[in-house]
Amino acid sequence: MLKERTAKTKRRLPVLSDVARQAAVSLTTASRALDPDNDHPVNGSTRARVLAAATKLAYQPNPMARALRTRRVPTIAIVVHDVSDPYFAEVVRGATAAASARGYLTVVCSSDRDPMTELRYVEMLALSRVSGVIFAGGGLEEAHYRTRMSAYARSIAHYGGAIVALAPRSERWPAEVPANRTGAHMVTEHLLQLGHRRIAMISGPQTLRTSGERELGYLEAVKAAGVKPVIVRSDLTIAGGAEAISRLLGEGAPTAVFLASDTMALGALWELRRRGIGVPTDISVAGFDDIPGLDFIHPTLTTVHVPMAELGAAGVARLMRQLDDGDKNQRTEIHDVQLVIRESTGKPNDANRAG
Amino acid sequence: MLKERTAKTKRRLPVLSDVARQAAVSLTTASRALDPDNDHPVNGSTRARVLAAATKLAYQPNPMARALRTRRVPTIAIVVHDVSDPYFAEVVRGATAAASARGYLTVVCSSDRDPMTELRYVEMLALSRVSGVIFAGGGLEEAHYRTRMSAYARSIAHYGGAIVALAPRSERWPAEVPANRTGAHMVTEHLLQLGHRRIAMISGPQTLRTSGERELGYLEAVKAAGVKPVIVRSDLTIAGGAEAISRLLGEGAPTAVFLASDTMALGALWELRRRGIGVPTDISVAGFDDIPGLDFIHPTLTTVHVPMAELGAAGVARLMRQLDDGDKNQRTEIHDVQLVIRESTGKPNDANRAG
DNA sequence: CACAGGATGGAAATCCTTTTCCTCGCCCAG
DNA sequence: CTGGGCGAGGAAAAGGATTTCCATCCTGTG
Repeated sequence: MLKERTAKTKRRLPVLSDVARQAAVSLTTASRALDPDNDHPVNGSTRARVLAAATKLAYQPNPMARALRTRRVPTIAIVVHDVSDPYFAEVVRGATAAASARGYLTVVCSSDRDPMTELRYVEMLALSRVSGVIFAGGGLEEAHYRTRMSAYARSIAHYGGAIVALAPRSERWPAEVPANRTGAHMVTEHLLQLGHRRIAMISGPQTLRTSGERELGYLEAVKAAGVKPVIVRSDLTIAGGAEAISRLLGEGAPTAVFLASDTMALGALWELRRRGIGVPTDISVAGFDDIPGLDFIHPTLTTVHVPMAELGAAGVARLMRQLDDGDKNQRTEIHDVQLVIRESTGKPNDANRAG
Repeated sequence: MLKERTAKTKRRLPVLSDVARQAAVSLTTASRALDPDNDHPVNGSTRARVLAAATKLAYQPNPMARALRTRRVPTIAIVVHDVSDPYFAEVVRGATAAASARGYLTVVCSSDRDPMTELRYVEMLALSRVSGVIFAGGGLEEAHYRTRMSAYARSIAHYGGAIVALAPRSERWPAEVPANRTGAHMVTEHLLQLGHRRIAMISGPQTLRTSGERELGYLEAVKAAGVKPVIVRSDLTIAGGAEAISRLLGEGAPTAVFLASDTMALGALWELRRRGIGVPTDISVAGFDDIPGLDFIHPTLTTVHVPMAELGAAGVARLMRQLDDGDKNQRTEIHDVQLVIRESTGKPNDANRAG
C-alpha cells in the first residue's frame, strides 16, 4: 500500500484517473469537466471539484493518448523548399510563432527542392496525422509528383487534416499568396519611369506558378509601354541568377533587369561586379521578396516587399479556421506587396540610352 | 458481410490486425515479425508470410498508437533563438535532414530570445514526449530560467528523452560545439599579423558562454602579443553591432575590430559606411560564424567558418546514439573551425599606425 | 527415460483519453 | 397520473500498437 503510493508519487506523471479519484468522480465526468468544448452538461460544483483536483495534481492530458483517440495530433507541419533560404526562414518564423500561440508545435520539412524528398516528408506527415500542412513553396512539377501528392492530400483530408498553400499551385487548395502580378507590374513600372526601354526579366522555372504570375505582371507593364519583353529563365538560386544575367549581356544588353527573386538578384549582382559592370550606372537591377539583409549588400537592392512572416501566420490562421469552424473556403487570399526602392535602380546612362 | 468488407476496403487504413488476419497469425506474432529489433524468435516462413501480408496491404504502423504504448514519439525538436537568423537556419537545415534520414520529424521552436517563450516551448516538448531535444543556442540566463529548465530537462530524461546542446551551456548536457576559443584566437592572430596593434573586440552578452569562449581566444592572442585588450559588449543583433562600434570610434579608435558574430559585424559595417569610414582602409573588421551570403555584402567579410549544418547533423547523431545505444557520454565534442579571409581585413594604414 | 531449456506462438494486459450508450431522478405537459 | 425529456453521471468500448506472461512442442543431456 505504502509502496504503491510512493511509486505513484515519485514516478508517474498524473493521469486522468488520478484526477478522477482525487475528485471522487468517474473518468467520464473528469474528462468532460476538463474539456470546455464538451457539450454534455456537468454540474457546476462537480466541475469545480475536478478542476481543483487537476490543478492540485498539475495534471496535463497525455497528448499521445488523446491523439490516438481523436486521431489528431496538436502539431502542424510546414513544407518549404529550403529552410535556410531567407524567404522560407521568415515564413517559418511567422508560422511557428502563430502555431505556438495556439498550442500547436510545428514540424519543419525542408525538401531541398527535391520532389522525392518532399513526397517522403508528406507521406510521413500524413502517417503522423498532423492536424494540418502548410505548403510554403510552389509545387515541384515532376513525373509522379502530382499524382502522389494529390493522393497524400486526399489521405490527409480524409482523416480531417487541413491543407493550405502559400504559393500558387496547380492543386486547388486554400491559399494565402502574395500579389505576385501586381508586384511585378509595380517594379517594372518603376524601371519604365526611370526611363529604361530595354528591360529584361530573369524568371524562375516555367513550372513554378509564382514565376508565371510575376512574368505576367512584367509583361503587362512592358507591353502597355510599347517595350519589347525579354524573358530568360533559370534556377531560383544565386548560381541561377549569375548564369542568367551572363546570357543577357553583350550585344543589345538590357539597361535594366528585373529578377523574379532576390536570391537570383544576389547572383546577378555578384556576376556583374565580377565583370566590372556598374550597378545602377551601367545596368539597373531589381529583385522580388525583400528578404532580410538587402540593406547590407552593395548596392542595396530595389525590390518588392512580400510580408513573409505574415504569410506564415496567415497560413496557420487559415488552417485553424478549417480545423475549428470547418471552413471549406477554397479561395486564394492575396496579400499586398510594396515596392521598395533602393540603390540598385537608377536612370539609364546616355551610352545605353543611345545604344 | 459484403457491406463490412466494402467499408473496410474503402475507408480505413490497414491496421496490424488486418495484417495478422491476412497472414493467419496472432497480433503478437505479426508485431514481432514486423519489428526487426524484437528478440523474440519468429519462424522464418511465418515472418515471410507476415511481411508479405504487410506489403500487400501497404500496412504502416500507426505512430500514435505506437507512441502511446512506447511512450515515445518519432519526433525530435530543435530549440533555436531565431529561425530566421542565418546561423540557426543552417543548423536547422542540417538537423532536419539528418533526422528525416532516420525516419524522425523535427519540430522547430524559435524562442525569439525570450526566456519565457523558450520555457513554454520546452514544456510543450516535454509534454509531447518528443524523443529528443537539441538546444542550438546558449542558455538564456534569467531569474527562474535555469531552475525551470533543469526541471523540464529532468522530466524529459525521466521518460527516456535525450538532450543535446550545440553551444556551451551551464547545464551539463552532452554537447557538440564549435571551437570558439581557437577560432577567436585564429582571427585575432590574423589581425596581429596584418600589423594591427589596437584591436578591439565586440562581444555578445556576458551571460552567453559562447561569447565568453570567444573572448578568451581573443584575450590569449592579444596578451601573447603584448597588445592591450579592449572588449565592449552588446546584443547579438545587427543593431547591437552598430551600437557597439559607435562606442569604439573617436579618440583612440582601434584599427581593427573583431566581432563575436557575423550578424553583429553586419551592423558594424553598416554603421561604418553610414559614417563614411572605409573598411578595411580605415578600420579592419572581422566576424565569426561565416553565415551564408557574406560574399554578397560589401566589403566581403573576413570571418571564422563554423560548420553549422554539420553541427545540426552531429546533434541528431548524438541524440540517436543516446536513444539507441543508451550512450551516457556527457562529453562536449569540439568541431573544427576555419579562418576565412576576405576583403574586410587589411593592413592598418599609416595614419592609424602612427596614431 | 526424465527433464531443463530453447524455439515458437497466442491471450490478454497496458498505454490514457475520448466517446458512445445507458441509468436514474425529476419536472412538466397532456 | 403518466410518459417524454432534460440534467447529471457512470460503465465500458474504442483507438492500435507493444509487451508481459504463459502454453506447447522439441531436442539434447545426464
